[in-house]
Amino acid sequence: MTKFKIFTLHKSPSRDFQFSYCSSATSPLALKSLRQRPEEPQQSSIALPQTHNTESLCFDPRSFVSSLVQCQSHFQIKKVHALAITTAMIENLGVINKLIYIYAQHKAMADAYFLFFRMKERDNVSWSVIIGGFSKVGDNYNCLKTFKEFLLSGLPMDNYTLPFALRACRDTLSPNTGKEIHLLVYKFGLQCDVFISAAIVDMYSKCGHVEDARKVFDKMPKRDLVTWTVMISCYAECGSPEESMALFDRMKDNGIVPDKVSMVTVVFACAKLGAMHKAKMIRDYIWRRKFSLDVILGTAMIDMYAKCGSVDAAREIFDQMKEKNVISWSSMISAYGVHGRGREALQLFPQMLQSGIRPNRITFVSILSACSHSGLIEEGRQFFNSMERDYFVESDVKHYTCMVDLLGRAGRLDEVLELTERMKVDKDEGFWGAILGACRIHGHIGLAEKAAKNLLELGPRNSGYYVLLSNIYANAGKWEEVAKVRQMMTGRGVKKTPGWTWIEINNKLYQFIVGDKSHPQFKEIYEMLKLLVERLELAGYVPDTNFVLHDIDEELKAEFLYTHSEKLAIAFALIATAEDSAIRMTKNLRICGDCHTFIKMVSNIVQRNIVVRDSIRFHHFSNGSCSCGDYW
DNA sequence: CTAGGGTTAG
Repeated sequence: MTKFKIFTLHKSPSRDFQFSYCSSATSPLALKSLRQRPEEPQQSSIALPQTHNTESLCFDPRSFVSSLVQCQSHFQIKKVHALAITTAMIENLGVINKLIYIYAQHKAMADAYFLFFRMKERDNVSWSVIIGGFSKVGDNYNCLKTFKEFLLSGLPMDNYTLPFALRACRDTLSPNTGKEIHLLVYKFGLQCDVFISAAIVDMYSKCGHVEDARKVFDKMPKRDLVTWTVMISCYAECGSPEESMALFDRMKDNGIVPDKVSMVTVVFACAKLGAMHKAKMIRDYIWRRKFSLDVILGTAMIDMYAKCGSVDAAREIFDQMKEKNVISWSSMISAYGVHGRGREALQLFPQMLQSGIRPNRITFVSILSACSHSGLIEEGRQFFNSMERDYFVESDVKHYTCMVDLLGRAGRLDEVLELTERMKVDKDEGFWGAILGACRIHGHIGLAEKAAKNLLELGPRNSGYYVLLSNIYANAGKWEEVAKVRQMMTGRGVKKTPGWTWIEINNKLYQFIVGDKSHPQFKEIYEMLKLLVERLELAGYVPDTNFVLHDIDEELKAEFLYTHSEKLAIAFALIATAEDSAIRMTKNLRICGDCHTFIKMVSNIVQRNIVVRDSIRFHHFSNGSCSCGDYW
């Protein structure tokens, strides 16, 4: 086999997986995997199974191998290994390969590699099992390094080994290395089977290269369930849940029968989409096909119902689940939290402990944000103080961010400041964003500037922060600073993210953007909106232009304001829905103060319940008030 | 003797 240059790995951009050194197969292992020694067995001696009778094993590698499969513990493998040495079975390649494989399956990579390292002759299976072993234990460095050595060994490439290398690229987010491995398929003239293709699609997908993933997917002559699932999951994760669900339907049309894993994937997609009628269809499908509610499917459904607007439906699933893990509990707590039902969220905590589940970081993020969404200041403080002390969960920047929200809401900017100075963890974009949010409401210009300075240094791509900052400066009359922020935005090529709202009406999704006129009934919608505004103004509504960027003139501002996407959606809902039904809509950004006031008043005037999901929480409007207590 | 896809977060 000819040697050719593989992996210009050292040339990969920094985001990619890097080989710090490349050497031949005789190089020592990185320390990391050697440290991963398996735990010593508790028992001092274990009786070998009947098949471990030395008589029958001595001259038969086949039965030797089959006895290896039965090994239950690391200690048993050691015993059989020893036996292999004393009986000279170790000379047999199949026996060594199986030994390596079994060690790897038990995550004993040090033992596996020791055997592999000392082999005089290795075949494809030897390489495959050792590379697969590294992949299994998550040692992506050695997985790719050994894969490279395999290529240099001159043995022909095979279909078994390649997916492991692709998986390592996926897990290290190394699309460039992944692409090189992808190209190896053609270099070696391998038959691109479903395993390899699925691995390639998955690699591109998890690295965020949706188009590359789709290209490979489209070119596949035959696709199996896994390939479809990978592609569906790709769209769900990359912000195209609609495409994801459409693909699921296409898969079924192609005669592929979904299994539980693919169901979890569409449930996840539906959670992203947040469309209740789709959620119900999926639920019906799951019931009809009699999938059992295991931890993962159940948890995914809790999240789906919560994100589609119904905490109570989520709770029903939660109660039906026989087995619950920390993720299930955290999801349920978070569900109550984002809907502003903080008390119920907190009630779950002791119940969780009671059932023997220990909280983790995410549980505390859910708890603290639930407190913040419901204004449970004192409870939040207590949880924050006890998480490290009583539960040994280290607080990270996310927890501090929750605390900033919580204290900011209470107007305790002094405490926010103190917290900021005391915290030892690195502060990220989200943290400074929260500080800025607190400053917007309570107008602490000094703290706002500190946050701004840090934010702009971090160079956020999120236009929301620039808008927030510019508004704070505008409110303080600092027009020069306003201009600077604007310049910074253009200089960095940050564009204001367009706000859109979509609304589910009669089982269909409609999407609106500012000043949208694409809807067939747009004339009626604008008529309705005009009527609404007139009625609201009689009731004392004054448009609040503070939330619009300050670089357009007042008249334009007002026009933009009147045609905000959520207002258009409300108007359309009033035209197209029954008078007693709730109105549900989703906004991609955070709802602005003006729309918040607007919707509150509408809910009172037309006596309708309105539910708005924005980018961080749900707002339940009724009778002129909102579940968020006017802090968002 | 060897191979893949799934759940929680300001």
